[in-house]
Amino acid sequence: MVRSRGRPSLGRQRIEIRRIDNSGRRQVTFSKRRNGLFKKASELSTLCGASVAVVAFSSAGNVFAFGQPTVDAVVRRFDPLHADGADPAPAAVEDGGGGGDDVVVADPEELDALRRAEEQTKAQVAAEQARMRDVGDKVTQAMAGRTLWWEADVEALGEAELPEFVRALERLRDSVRRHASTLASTATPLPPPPEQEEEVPELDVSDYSF
Amino acid sequence: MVRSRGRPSLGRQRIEIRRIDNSGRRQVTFSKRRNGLFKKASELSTLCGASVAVVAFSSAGNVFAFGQPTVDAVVRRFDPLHADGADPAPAAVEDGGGGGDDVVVADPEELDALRRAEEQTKAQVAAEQARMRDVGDKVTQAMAGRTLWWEADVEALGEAELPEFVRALERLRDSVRRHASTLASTATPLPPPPEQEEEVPELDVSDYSF
DNA sequence: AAAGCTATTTATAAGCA
DNA sequence: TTGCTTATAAATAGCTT
Repeated sequence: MVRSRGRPSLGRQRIEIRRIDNSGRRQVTFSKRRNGLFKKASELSTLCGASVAVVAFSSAGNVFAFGQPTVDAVVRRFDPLHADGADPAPAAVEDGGGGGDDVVVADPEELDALRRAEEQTKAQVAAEQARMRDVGDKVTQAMAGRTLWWEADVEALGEAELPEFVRALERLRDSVRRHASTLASTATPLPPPPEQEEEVPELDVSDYSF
Repeated sequence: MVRSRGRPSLGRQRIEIRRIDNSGRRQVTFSKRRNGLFKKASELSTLCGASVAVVAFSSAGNVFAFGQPTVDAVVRRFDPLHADGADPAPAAVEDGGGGGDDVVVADPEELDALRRAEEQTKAQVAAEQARMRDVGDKVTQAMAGRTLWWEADVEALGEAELPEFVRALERLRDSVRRHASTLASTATPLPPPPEQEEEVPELDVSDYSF
């Protein structure tokens, strides 16, 4: 086609961060962005000397992964004590298995991992472990009753300005997701570990039920 | 103070993808790019309905992670060995060379950092417990006495923990309240939520793919 | 370390080969 | 689904507060 002297292309267009309906476009986007994500991960590890692992499942179920030095190495260090197989916490995990819009429910899995970590540390920090379990239960219960903690009040508010409300919440969700994962990197007046005077480490705090 | 008429900034400068020597600058870059990486991961999962997990260790040994729905869930699916069952079925795995850029081998400093990270895992767990307890208490308290969830959470968590969250929510609240008085007469028939006996207009959040 | 700013470099949404 | 191309949206390096 002869592009009638106008711009050969409109160029990149802005898109909203919500599930892409068109299957084909979604697939293409997945492919492109997946590569972009891996590239970013690679650059991060190179620039900052960091170990990075990225694992992504397409909605079709295919896995793609990037790891520096390897996915396994990084993952093992992330969760060194995931050996025993006793899971009393049934997590309502919804993955990208073709399902459309889905609300991600709280992940007891994360708390569970933390609990197992406790187990490992018990010998050395018995007192801490006990306190932790107590708090852990509280948090779990608090989340239990409300899969979507905002839902109740949202209903009470009515639907008049739903669109605007929801739109803002969507933006919020993404933001909070990321922020929750990073949250703990701030201050912690905690008796320092053996030998390290850096900032405090962080684990996964994403159990804010998203 | 007076920026001598020239450009206030040179703007973004091109950099080579190689380890940043300056420690401080490396730290800043790690922080910025880590956030960028998590955002990309979040967008990928949202746009394409994919499950994504990202784990990154800074050269200092601190760990950061993002997961949708959960790091554990994704990792477990990636490597069923630690779970149970049979085949891993790795469809397409790229280690250390995803973006088609550089395949970098870990440098001694990084390896050392990783080793220390592993060594101090237990100590880090202890610190994590403390942090969790702190946050957990705040959340629990916040939800206890409040009627309006956003006020409670905003108040309890504070801007120190979720600055963006707070800002967005306040804006949201004002908007909703402003319209609240207008929607009193506009209601719609509704299918009741799981465990609630109200007669307030329904809020079908799922329509907005939450 | 955390937030803004600015000027550029990158990443990409659309199309098409 | 893998690759180009174009024009534009995003990310971010270097500074400042």
